[in-house]
Amino acid sequence: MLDPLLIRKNINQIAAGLSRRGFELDVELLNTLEAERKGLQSETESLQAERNQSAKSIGQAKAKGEDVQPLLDAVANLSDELKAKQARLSELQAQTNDYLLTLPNIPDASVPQGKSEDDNQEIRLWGEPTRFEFEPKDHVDLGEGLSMVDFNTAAKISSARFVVLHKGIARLQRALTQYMLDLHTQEHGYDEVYVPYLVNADSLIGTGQLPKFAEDQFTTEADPKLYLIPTAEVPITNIVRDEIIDDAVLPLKRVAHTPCFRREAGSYGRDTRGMIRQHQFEKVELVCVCRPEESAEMLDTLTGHAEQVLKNLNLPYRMVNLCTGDLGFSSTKTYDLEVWLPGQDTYREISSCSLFQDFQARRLKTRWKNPATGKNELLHTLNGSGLAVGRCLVAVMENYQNEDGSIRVPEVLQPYMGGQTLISRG
RNA sequence: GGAGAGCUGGCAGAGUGGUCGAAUGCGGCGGUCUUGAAAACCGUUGUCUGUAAUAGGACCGGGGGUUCGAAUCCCUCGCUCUCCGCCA
Repeated sequence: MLDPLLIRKNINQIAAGLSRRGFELDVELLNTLEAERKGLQSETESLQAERNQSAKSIGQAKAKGEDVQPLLDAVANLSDELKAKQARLSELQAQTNDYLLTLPNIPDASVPQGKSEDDNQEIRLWGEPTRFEFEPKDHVDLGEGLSMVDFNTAAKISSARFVVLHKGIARLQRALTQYMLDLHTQEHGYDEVYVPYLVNADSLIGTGQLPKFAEDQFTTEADPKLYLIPTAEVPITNIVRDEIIDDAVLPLKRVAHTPCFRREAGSYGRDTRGMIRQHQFEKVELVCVCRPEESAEMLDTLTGHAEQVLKNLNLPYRMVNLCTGDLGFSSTKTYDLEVWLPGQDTYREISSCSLFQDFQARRLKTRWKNPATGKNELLHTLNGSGLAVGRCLVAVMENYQNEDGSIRVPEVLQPYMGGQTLISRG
């Protein structure tokens, strides 16, 4: 959420910031709500003050045994008037808050202006697109050729956009997961957490998926309604909801492996072939909660941690700075890592690393006692995929393929595969 | 699934309709004393909102109600604990 105080005081600046990403702020609506709220709130509060004062007087008079009837008569109408004003005030506040929750974050100054992913800015390339002496296959042909990737059976069990993996490929996915977790916990200083895969609405509001993106979430019929997590970002980040964090433990760096569940409501017909866009996929997620002054540098550091996985797997990738039009709802700045996929002859997103500044923290009420000011202040949050395991599996399959359809096991994964170096048929 | 108990400030724990935002203890912070430390003693110590600064307002698990007045009474939801049953 954007700072309501800043919206009140400097609405034009906010509107200008939002227009960079093509979002039009309803200035008139906010001004109308604010005009009525301001007066009503001070009226309500003085009525409350009056009520408190007279209740006190009645109490004192009663204690002395005096007749309180005149005092009671004097405040006879106060209660009704107060109730009416309170009701209208909370209506206004709810209306304002509902609207504020739908406002996206303002892009950082260093985010390039643009409308779509075509305007994203390439920061760097690592490695060269893998070359083959033969025509490389995509992961679907490779996986089906090995009889280890089965979309039809998944569709029978569940529906489209699910997959069943067997044997070496199933194990390769598990190896990737374990490797990533070990790298981030042992080399990069993250604490491993295990979290719920079903979360409540408050958690999704906290990180920004609700109220605006309800149609993207899988839900349960349970009461209270629970949502399947679209990313581990939700449960990990919500650990610090409604918390005041001790300065000594900052920055908090946490990593979890979870399945992720997405409706993909807006992408019918997109990436229908293969495992690129599934309703259920594995991801290792990095989340950081830090002091405001260290967050900008932390984005580079965290992105570097995700990049390290690709480097160690020797997978060619490029890093892009998302333009204002491609930026996610809660983000001020996002670096995407795109891995080279020979089967598609292109780079595809495999990690998205974002700095939210205080946008999520304000929704979450995540604060720290700043030792410099002695005050409770909002922290900054970041997260990044480290990496999307399902897509990483695709990348390994396609980049490590042999002409006969077998797949070499990347060196760093071999210990996680019991020393196996090749995945082949039979 | 059945029966019961509870949810109060960083923690423990009082408070059952009227100067209660809340006793007391512990912890934290500051000070006195001390060569230093401990002990002891003194002071201080929740969050949010609001103001130029005062003032004012809200918060005792969440929401609603009764009342001039609610931490305290009623309803409802959530959570924790104990016992019984069931399942693993």
